Amino acid sequence: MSEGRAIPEATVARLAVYLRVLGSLSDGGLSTISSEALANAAGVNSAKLRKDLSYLGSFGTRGVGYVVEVLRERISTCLGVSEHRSVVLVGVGNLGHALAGYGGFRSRGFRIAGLFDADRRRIGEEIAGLCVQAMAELAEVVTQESVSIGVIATPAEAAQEVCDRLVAAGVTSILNFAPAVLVVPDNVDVRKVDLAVELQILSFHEQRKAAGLQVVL
Amino acid sequence: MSEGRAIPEATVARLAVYLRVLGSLSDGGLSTISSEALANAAGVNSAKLRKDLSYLGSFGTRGVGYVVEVLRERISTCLGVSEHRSVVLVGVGNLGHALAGYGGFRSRGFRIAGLFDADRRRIGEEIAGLCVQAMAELAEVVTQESVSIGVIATPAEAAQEVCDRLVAAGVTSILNFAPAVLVVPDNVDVRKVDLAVELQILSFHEQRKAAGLQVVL
DNA sequence: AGCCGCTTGTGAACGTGGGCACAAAGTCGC
DNA sequence: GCGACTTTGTGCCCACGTTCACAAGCGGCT
Repeated sequence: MSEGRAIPEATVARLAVYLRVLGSLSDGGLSTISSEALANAAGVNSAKLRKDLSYLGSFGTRGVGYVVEVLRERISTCLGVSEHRSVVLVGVGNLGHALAGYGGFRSRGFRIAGLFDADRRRIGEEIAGLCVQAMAELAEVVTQESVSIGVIATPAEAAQEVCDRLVAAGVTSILNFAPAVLVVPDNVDVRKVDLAVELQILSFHEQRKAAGLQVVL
Repeated sequence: MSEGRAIPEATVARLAVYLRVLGSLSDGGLSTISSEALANAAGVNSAKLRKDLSYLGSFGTRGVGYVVEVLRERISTCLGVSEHRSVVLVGVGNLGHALAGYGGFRSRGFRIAGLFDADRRRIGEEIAGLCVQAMAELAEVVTQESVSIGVIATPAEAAQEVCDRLVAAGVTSILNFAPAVLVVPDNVDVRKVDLAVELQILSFHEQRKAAGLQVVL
């Protein structure tokens, strides 16, 4: 399978994980790694890992493994984070604050190009070296800094409106932390992270475990 | 399909979303809803929604739809959040702070039973009405308050150790925000949320969109 | 009471993703 | 230079999840 092949969504998510794991490994000075070793470190099956990598072309060496640096570069390029990508963050409440200060974005290929909030009292506040700006400035920043990704960390009520403004400004990918369903044009991608949903899924499994025990007792 | 049937993971995730949507709808005074309407509000296909609900039994009325209150109760029970479930949160840094203050947990069926941090300087700090406690107290709180879910919001380096302590204390489900792969016994469930991975997935799609345009130009 | 229209519940087809197992291909030692 | 060993790349199969399409069932209207 060569470059042009469609890459499954599930594979993309794992590629990002491999990249992260490779980051810690290459700090350890390891120059080459086998699919087995990397798969263990990433918590997946080694066959799955090889199949995932095969979507990027075949550049491993049989009998040896993959050259860590080559692998990192290949995955970075594929994910489009070989150079820093700019994002804007809207909503600097509780969660937005934390996201703005999260070092992992920078180290994993992203640069926060602007912070925005609808609350006038928050404008001008400095967080992690950036000033919170008014929503009116959004479009300009997006254009100027060629931002393609927007992060929404507002309350649910505001999410759709913020989303519309991001899209209007030219953003084509959105990461939504607000517990709301967003409606967007076809060419815009949305990923949602709902913290309570994650907990509820765990809660479901707890429920099942408990039910299983009932039978035993 | 009656109660006892195994429910697919994907369905569970959506049930949580349906529950959230129903929350806003029932505030609107609507007493009954069709699969079509709910599916639209939740952003899914109506056939999928009906199949999802069918795992919980069949309690819709043909020609009418589902009674909102019955639906909410059914889903709540299935997810194990019909009464509040206790969680502990470890790591009150940037992100942990935000999580501790997030109102969505309480309103969606969870109660934070304790905040913990390894940093001695943080102990005693009050966040959202709770005092940050030392890790030494973890086991006692987990037992006393019958906590089954632990949330890890520590740096990656500390995650595995914290995880081990949670498991040792009796926690059987873990929500991990640290960018690290956790190793746990078989009976423990782990869900991970990696913010940078989410962005990288979006970045990948941006990359593809850009590549597509190249061809056109 | 009977018919009509609406909505549920589900069987069956389809597509995607995961896992196994093995052939191909390379390295290392002698 | 050759053989044994290691590891990749992938064809095949299976299971899971999604979608379609429709029969069955219920309420309301006449």
